[in-house]
Amino acid sequence: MQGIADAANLPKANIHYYFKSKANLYTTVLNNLLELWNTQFSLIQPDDDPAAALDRFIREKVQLAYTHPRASKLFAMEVINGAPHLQGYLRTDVRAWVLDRAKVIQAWIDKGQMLPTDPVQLIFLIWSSTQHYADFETQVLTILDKPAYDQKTIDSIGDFLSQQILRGCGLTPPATKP
Amino acid sequence: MQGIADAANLPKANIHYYFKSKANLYTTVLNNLLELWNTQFSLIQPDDDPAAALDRFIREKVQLAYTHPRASKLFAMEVINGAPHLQGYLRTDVRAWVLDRAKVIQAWIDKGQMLPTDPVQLIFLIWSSTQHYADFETQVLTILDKPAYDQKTIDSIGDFLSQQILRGCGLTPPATKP
DNA sequence: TGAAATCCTGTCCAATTAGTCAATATTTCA
DNA sequence: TGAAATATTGACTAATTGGACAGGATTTCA
Repeated sequence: MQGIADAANLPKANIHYYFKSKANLYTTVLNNLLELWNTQFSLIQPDDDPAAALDRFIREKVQLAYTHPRASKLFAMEVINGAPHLQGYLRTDVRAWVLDRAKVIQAWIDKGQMLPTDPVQLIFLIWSSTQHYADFETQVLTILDKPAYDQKTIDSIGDFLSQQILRGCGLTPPATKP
Repeated sequence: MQGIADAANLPKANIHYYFKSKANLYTTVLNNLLELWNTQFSLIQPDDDPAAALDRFIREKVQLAYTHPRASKLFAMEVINGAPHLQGYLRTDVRAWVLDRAKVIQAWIDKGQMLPTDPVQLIFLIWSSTQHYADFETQVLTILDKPAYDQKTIDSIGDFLSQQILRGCGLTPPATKP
């Protein structure tokens, strides 16, 4: 709390005045993060073109890992520790979101627009592979021997993941701009 | 420390006798974990069949996520927090390991055995997608509405990831046993 | 066997830390 | 304007926690 107060250039007692407890401050931050999460997900509709929709989704998530690495890391820490503050959110909101998107993907499969595969697992694959670049930033940068991400690197990560995952679904990535 | 002592059914002072400090205990656990990590990776050789080798690698990692979820989570926490105790390990051992495997994959590509793709990113993809099932266990189980993983689920995750990733590399997964 | 080395543990301690509170300052609005 | 409501903060407190240490138990080995 003292550290947070210092970073905010406020006396510690002031932080306690606005956020009753440390736990309360934590859950407030967590909820702000979920709001960001929810508003950033673009919609995936049954009549979208699968390749374009998945490509967009993947690139959005990679971009989010680039612009909000700390939000991603905080979320990861919470889930790794058993998501004690997110039980309800996961069981209701997230679950509904996933099952809903899964239905859309299943519809694409049924229409023969992509190869049959487990839609829920596909969402997990997109989540994991994109968030990895935020959460394991340190490891990735160390192995790539770079001091930090830049937009060019992020774009090429988007290219890679989109190509790899779409191809895995039997789709051809939309033409990339030169 | 008291909690650890209780869990070990030992007086706290005894823990301090063997591990000078909490930090020392932590790094000891971390090193044990790295040893496990290092011995579990099976080799990938240039004259292996790419499909078989990648399939084996993916399934090994998924199995490891199943058998050692806490090790995976601890490692994840450490990296998310900037890997303060693993700087050297990442910069030397892990980096060398990755660049070495990447060379093997590149050799496969050069021989036309798989589609051209960034080998380092491919390793990241395999790491992230497999570890996800350990680190984000809570989220995955909640969404799948399961109380815990079982070997059948793990096998089908292996099937999914292997199929998806190999197809993404232009490879056909080895025949699965019925 | 006996003494040196190693191991074990109850008790205490200093530092850290979340949280309280009373006194003071500032804002609101009838 | 003035008093009620709200905001600010320095000083204090209780609890937790990593760690020190002395004295005793056990093992080792010449």
